Amino acid sequence: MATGRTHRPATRSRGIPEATVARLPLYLRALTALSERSVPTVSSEELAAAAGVNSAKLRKDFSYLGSYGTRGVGYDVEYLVYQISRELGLTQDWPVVIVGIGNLGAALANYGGFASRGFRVAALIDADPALTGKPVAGIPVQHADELEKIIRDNGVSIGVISTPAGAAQQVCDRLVAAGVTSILNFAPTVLTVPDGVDVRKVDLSIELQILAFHEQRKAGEEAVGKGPLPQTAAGRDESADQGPDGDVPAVMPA
Amino acid sequence: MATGRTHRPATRSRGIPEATVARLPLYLRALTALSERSVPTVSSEELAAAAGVNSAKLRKDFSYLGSYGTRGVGYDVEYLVYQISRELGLTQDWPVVIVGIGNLGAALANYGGFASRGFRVAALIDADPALTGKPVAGIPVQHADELEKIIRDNGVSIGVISTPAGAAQQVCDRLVAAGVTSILNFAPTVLTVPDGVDVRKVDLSIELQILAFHEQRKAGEEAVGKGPLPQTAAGRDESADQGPDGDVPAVMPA
DNA sequence: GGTTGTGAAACGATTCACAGCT
DNA sequence: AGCTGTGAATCGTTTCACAACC
Repeated sequence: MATGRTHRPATRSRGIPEATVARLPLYLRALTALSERSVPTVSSEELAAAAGVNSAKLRKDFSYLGSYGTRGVGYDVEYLVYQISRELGLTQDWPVVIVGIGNLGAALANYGGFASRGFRVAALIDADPALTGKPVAGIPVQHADELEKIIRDNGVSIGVISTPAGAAQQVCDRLVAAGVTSILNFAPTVLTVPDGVDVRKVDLSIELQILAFHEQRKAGEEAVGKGPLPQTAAGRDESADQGPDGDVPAVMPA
Repeated sequence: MATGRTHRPATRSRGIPEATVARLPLYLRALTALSERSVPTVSSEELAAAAGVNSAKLRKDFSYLGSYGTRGVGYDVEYLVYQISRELGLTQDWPVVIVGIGNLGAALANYGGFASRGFRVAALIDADPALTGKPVAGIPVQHADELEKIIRDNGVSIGVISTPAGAAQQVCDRLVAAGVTSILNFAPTVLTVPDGVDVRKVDLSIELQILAFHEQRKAGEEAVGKGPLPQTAAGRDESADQGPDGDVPAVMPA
């Protein structure tokens, strides 16, 4: 292979590691809380504790964004909030559609965190005619037939799929064909999408299974005889196995 | 992770990498689908495609479990389903409680995938007296005052928190004090737990923010045309940027 | 022939540790 | 004196590529 994987711009660092990107929302949340308490500056140590990571990692993460701190002092809270928001693209408005208004879809529509941070629920879509026109979270559900029109009229580029697994790929295809390029998938299915479309998935039962694995191991260790508990000093440890990413279920629309 | 130093039994490799553990549920789901279609064997290539990962990774993952395949043939579907289930601890029954029966909690209670795979919703708990006794998904909601008793009476070791952020840490503390050692947290808050307790978190708005980051970047590249690669037709490589991990096929309970 | 299982190489992320600035 | 920013070391994960085996 002469060409190889062309991906490094080589010039300047627009290359923020994926692991860092995934933590930026965490920092943003901690910073927003500080901002609301009118805290003016914060050290990497304090902010890291609030976000549940360690301080070296946080400083490294921020170093990819630029030099936004002051040595000997810390970071300006407001300024950092702005910089991270901008980096994440949250200074603009993102209209999203939710397809599949069952239990989960309704829960998502009602979820405050959605609206709070640059995201706006532009439409709720379901295939069940009985739901059409019914307001959920104050937004009337529209019929799936309108999907393409809704996407285009609202300039939607992010779609949330909370349909049953069986419908997910089909819905996904239609979203993509209509112009959606980012999908958050709650249906327990592998979605196949064209190049250039991002999919993130959230699956409740996978998270539970991962927990069960560790739980089982704990039980095993305990039984096999080393101390009932590995004997730990600290009551609170920073790295208490926060999960990487999330998960949630899919629910029947009926 | 959470557990203390004690981790290498020194004997044999009970050290399955965390990344592998996180993928086992994906394989399991793909295998279950194959099993339902009565497919007897499957190659790493086919199974990897169904699970949305690449085959080398899948083989490496399986190699940590042991040698369960047959060279030149592939893997026996039923046998693998059993082995992975066992490894994940799904051959036993895991009673779970859901605390916080709002929109999301109700959606979780109704989620079929919960019951389908070794997990049993032992109780629904909420602090609102108006909900007490009201059935959700056929299970009557119990009042938060009963939490400790419920945990102990049912031998619950896994708890799901779907309360508002403000209540999450307090609920978490009570769950842990009552004996819960694995927590799935849907509240947008960092939970602090003692050593030996696993927490996995699921945060819908974080997922959206990560999508927004990539979305913004796409828009930027498109508009500015700051082409790091003036040529090169395709934008992305092989993987269409799935989420934290691959994706999965459907099991769909009843 | 086909496919697994696995060392070794490549890659990416985390942690260390300290120079450099306030 | 205190804290950031970052090279360098370390650790974990993915990918390669092929020997072992059916």
